[in-house]
Amino acid sequence: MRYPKLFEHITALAPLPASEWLKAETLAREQALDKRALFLRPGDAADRFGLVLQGVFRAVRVSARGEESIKAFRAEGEFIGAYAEMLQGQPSMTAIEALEPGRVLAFQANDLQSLETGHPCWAQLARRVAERHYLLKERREQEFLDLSAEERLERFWQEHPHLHGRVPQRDVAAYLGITEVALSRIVSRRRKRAE
Amino acid sequence: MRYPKLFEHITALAPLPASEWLKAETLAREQALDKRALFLRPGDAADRFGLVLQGVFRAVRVSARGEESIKAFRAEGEFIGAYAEMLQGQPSMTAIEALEPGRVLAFQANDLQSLETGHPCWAQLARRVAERHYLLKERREQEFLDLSAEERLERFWQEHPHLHGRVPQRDVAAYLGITEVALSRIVSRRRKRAE
DNA sequence: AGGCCGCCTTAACCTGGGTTAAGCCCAGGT
DNA sequence: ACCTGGGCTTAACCCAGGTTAAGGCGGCCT
Repeated sequence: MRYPKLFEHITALAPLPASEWLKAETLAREQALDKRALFLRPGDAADRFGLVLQGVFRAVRVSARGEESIKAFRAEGEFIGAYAEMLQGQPSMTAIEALEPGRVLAFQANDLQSLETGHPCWAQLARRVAERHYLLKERREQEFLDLSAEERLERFWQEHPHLHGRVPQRDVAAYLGITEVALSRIVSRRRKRAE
Repeated sequence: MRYPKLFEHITALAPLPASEWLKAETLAREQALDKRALFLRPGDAADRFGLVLQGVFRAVRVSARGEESIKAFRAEGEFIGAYAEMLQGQPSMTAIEALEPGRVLAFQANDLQSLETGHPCWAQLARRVAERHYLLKERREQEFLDLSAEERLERFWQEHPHLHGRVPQRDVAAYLGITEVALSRIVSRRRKRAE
């Protein structure tokens, strides 16, 4: 087994025989990415995804008017890919970009088809992955409905302490749905209040 | 088969043998709800869900400070239930309320366990349901990130034309994440511009 | 009919975040 | 050591939306 740590991450989601994981490893390909390099670019077919071995990535949606907003940050052990577009068989409208030099274990979505027909554990995993993605988005929805930008910021750091120092402030702003100017204001407001 | 129309709705999500659907029907119980009646109330165990036969429902989250925000509207053929809490085995933090007199086909989540072990189509359906819920929330996230309240309103009516005249304006506001006062302003602004 | 209630509107005022633009700080490159 | 550029901060001004409060308009009940 070449990636025991990832195997642990995965089995925490759904039980998976080691033998099946070994099969998956043979389908995967390790990929190194420089800082700022794109794992996926908008327009690409959304037929591949990766598991982060090393580094932090951001999923960016570039809107029609050219503004970018950030859908998620992903670090070690997490999935990267244009999940929504993959489910719908559409080309990616999302860029996945490395914020630091990183390494990814990359899969071709089609290759997993064969695993899935071979053993039911993969369907189970796919379900868990969908459910987990849902829960994350649900939480985010609630934050937008009930919280101010300042409260969202506070909660962001509570929930993503491991990102501290690894993501630029402007990206945090784009994740919260505000501008970097507004975020800077909020931060200095909090600094003053803390004295 | 007592509910052929629901069967169609469901098979559009994932193929399902009619024989399996018949088994499910025996587990279900029809329930009538008056206007304003709650299918689920906060604090209830989130172990039941329903399929809407008739009526429009709203899923309401009541925050700690007593403000209510609306997570979704659900009409004929759609699922109602505290899906997130069910996945996590938590009590419901959501109320599901009838906006009109309605009828629901209600299931006990545990009862489906037996169906699931009997035929793989149910696991497949569960996966599709999770994926669909995810896609809905993803779309909503994007709207909060990229659109103004006015644009969100416009898109709301594009995507939910069947709700026209069936949901009070204050609830639309709570769905969009603004107050009813702000929504009223937006509507009258648009009215003026349209002349 | 009269009165009440639920829902929507309007207005006045306040605040948080957007926009634009200038400046600062620091790391990297030459 | 100097420049450069990227990322952050600050300030001034504007506008969307929140808050509070006062009606308005049906529909429904007795």
